[in-house]
Amino acid sequence: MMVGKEDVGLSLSLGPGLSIPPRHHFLAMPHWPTDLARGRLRGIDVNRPPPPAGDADEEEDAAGAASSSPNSAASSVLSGGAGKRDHGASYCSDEDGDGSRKKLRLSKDQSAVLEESFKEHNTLNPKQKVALAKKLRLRPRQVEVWFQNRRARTKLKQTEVDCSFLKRCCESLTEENRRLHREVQELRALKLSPQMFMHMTPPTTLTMCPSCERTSPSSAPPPPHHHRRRPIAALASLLDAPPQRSSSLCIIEE
DNA sequence: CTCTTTGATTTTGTTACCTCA
DNA sequence: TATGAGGTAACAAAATCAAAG
Repeated sequence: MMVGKEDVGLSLSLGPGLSIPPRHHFLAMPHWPTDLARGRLRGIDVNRPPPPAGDADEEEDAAGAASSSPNSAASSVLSGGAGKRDHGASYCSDEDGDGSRKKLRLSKDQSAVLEESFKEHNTLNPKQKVALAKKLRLRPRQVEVWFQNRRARTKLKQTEVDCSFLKRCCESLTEENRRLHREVQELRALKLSPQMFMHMTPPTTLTMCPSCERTSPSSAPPPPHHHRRRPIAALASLLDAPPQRSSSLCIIEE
């Protein structure tokens, strides 16, 4: 997945349709089709495979008929094609009874459908889950797991992006800080040097900047926008939060 | 053989609903 | 009847495992 600059806000937005709601969103989310979830799904093993395509009409039931080989129904479906090693949903349950956990590999088509669906909504209600599972001929549980993993990995990726962004910000602020320190030292040196005063024209009046409340000589009239927003303010705006006055460096241009 | 990707499992926390004293 | 406690189920996040490429 590509994560562009515009994706970088701390809002964990991954672009159109890919924003991650904050945790409280999930927590606050009603477990909705309550009747469905509680009533009908209660006690149902969602890991059971969907019923054979024929009578697969109902159910959210996620469940359908049982089978020792949960994935068997899907083996021919959406198999994006043949080719090597069952590149379409290669189901592997341990029907061999060897106890080894073999792993399903979703076909390209299945992945694409799941991705599309994830873009629309990164969580599924039970009905959507079952519908999607039926469409892909997977078990609802598999769809659920796919979404869980997708959410987790999307979040991880976004966290990495946020991290590197903040790191860059930190570096740039450090550099700015160094520069300002140098500037201060230069100004102090200038102030101590007697020649400076000889060439200095005393300010007749002082004007106060309304935003930072610093004074400056009116003899050196500031341009209309004499305040530059320094990185902190820029960072704050990027992070979509108003900068604190105290942290917004307001520098009078020379 | 190592590394990455990714499907699956386990653990933990939260919420809603139900039952019962 | 109202209420609080305890039990249960569903769901999601986080951590982890492990197969496959």
